[in-house]
Amino acid sequence: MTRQPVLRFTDALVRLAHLVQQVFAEVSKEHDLTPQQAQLLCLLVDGPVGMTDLTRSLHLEKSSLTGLVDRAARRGLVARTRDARDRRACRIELSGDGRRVAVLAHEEVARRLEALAAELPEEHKELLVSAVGGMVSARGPQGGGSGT
Amino acid sequence: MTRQPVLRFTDALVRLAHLVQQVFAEVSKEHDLTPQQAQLLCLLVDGPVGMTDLTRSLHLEKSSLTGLVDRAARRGLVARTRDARDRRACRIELSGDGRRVAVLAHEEVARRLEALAAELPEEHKELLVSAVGGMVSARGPQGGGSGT
DNA sequence: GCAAATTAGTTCGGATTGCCAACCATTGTC
DNA sequence: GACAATGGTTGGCAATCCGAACTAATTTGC
Repeated sequence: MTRQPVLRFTDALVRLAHLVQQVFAEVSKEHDLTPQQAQLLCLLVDGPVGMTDLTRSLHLEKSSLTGLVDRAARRGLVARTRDARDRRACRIELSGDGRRVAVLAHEEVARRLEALAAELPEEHKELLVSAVGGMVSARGPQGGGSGT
Repeated sequence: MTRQPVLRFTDALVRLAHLVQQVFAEVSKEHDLTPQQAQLLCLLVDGPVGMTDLTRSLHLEKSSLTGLVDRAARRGLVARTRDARDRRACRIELSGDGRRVAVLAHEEVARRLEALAAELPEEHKELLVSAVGGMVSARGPQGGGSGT
């Protein structure tokens, strides 16, 4: 029976997850996006992506993604383009508006998280980054991009 | 413009949040709970809590919480008890079933997160815990319990 | 003491999210 | 050229969330 620290390791992870999620939700809301829409936009900043790839990155069923894309498209954030090589497939790409808001939101999330970690010495941050890298890869590469 | 590491600090945080969230969702599902219900149950393990306190912990509007508690109660996980001192208020408490599944789910989440972090040396984990502690408190104490 | 403001929860309507099963169209296989 | 596999959409359903309006009990102000 070892004496536990104030917060157990796993509880700290969960807390951190909540914190990040909350920041993300706030920023999304301020940009008039739902968190899911914001996440979708962030996955598209490096160029158009097909629906099937997106379902893997977002861990959604195809039908769920159809709806998400529909609503994002209705708001003019995103557009469907037919894939020339495979006429079943389509590629989702950002509109000008979509790109603008995606970049802004991403930057704002980064800004706020950095602010929360302002007290943290640089070495600790880097250590945390490498630790996360290990944990994420321990689960298999999940999908592309920054994920923000 | 400093050269950034492979993964920026904030991106690592976001990735980690996704990872934790996913583990949490999986475990919830395996126990036939929605993530929200699981989170609710975890907030109740230390004893009954009033609706208003819960809205603060969960960052939900009162009306949203009413629905969440309704559905949890319908499934027999939770019960409303009238507060003796304030007859407007009620306190939400776990049923036997609810407590059982809450504990199981919490343990399972902890187990899987520990497994993902198995490679991590103990000092790094502790450092991460203290770092999280700092970030969380930088935002003000959010709510009680382990949060799992 | 009692009207007015506050606080605790609920109800209602609406948008979003997510799943599953069934479906259409295109592509690939034999 | 039939048949399976792949890429997406549609429809139905439950859960989640919000905001506004509401009821009931408590507290405040005078």
